[in-house]
Amino acid sequence: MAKTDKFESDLLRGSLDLMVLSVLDREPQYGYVIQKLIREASGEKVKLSAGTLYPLLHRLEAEKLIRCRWDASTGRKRKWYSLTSAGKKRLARQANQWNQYATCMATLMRGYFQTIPIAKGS
Amino acid sequence: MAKTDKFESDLLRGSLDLMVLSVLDREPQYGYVIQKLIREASGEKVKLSAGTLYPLLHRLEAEKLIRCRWDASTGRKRKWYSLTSAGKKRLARQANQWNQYATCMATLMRGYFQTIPIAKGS
DNA sequence: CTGTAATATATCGGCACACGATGTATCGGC
DNA sequence: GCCGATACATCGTGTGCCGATATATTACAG
Repeated sequence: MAKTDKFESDLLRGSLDLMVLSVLDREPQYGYVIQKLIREASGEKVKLSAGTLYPLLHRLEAEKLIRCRWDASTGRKRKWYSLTSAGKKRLARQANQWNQYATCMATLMRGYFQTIPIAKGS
Repeated sequence: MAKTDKFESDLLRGSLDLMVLSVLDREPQYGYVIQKLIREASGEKVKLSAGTLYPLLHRLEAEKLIRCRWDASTGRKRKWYSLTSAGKKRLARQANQWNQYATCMATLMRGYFQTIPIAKGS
């Protein structure tokens, strides 16, 4: 019933990093807002839980792709993350790879699809 | 250089099913050829190992999305898989979902990308 | 006719990661 | 004072891709 199906978790694996890095490429953000931005930008289809988001941020930080700083000057104590230069390089690489993958998938499906109505309801 | 980077495994999670189902939508095939078809169609970028492929086929079979039959009439004993009607439905649904996801990712990245050269080398 | 590579299927353990559950604390509004 | 939203965190579970390993069979070269 027009239920905006959530994507299966496995579909997200390997591309959540990219989403987060993309968001941070704009401007520094903190966790809770990153979560909200991705949720809204995806039309409520990508709802990463706190149990996904924070470990992910910690991972990216451990890899020196992002760095963080506690700051309360916006009214409340929040942990602000920003891209490092290594993070920007990674973002470029990941984005590139994702585009290739998407193309690849499209090719693979175009090659074999005959009867399946693509991008149509249900 | 010009090294056709293999995709990271996590990128494949959740979409390998779809690839296999797409292949089988054309005509019944057996494992070894499915593997080869996907490898070639992806430009050597998706190389699913036997340790990935066969469990995957078994999973799809357990879910009654595909069915198999041993047959040696093509010269050698091979396990031929074909889509069930449930499999066709699933294929349609998965394909649809993947397209949505790809669109979603594109949107997410378009929204935030400013300086990153998309789909350009390294 | 023997050795070796390609074909063909299978299983197992390891590992990474998304997720739900749970916990804690702060803040604004009623 | 209470409650919901904000904000961050960790833990255990489950799933699925992968490398390693195993076992036949077929094809072909020496």
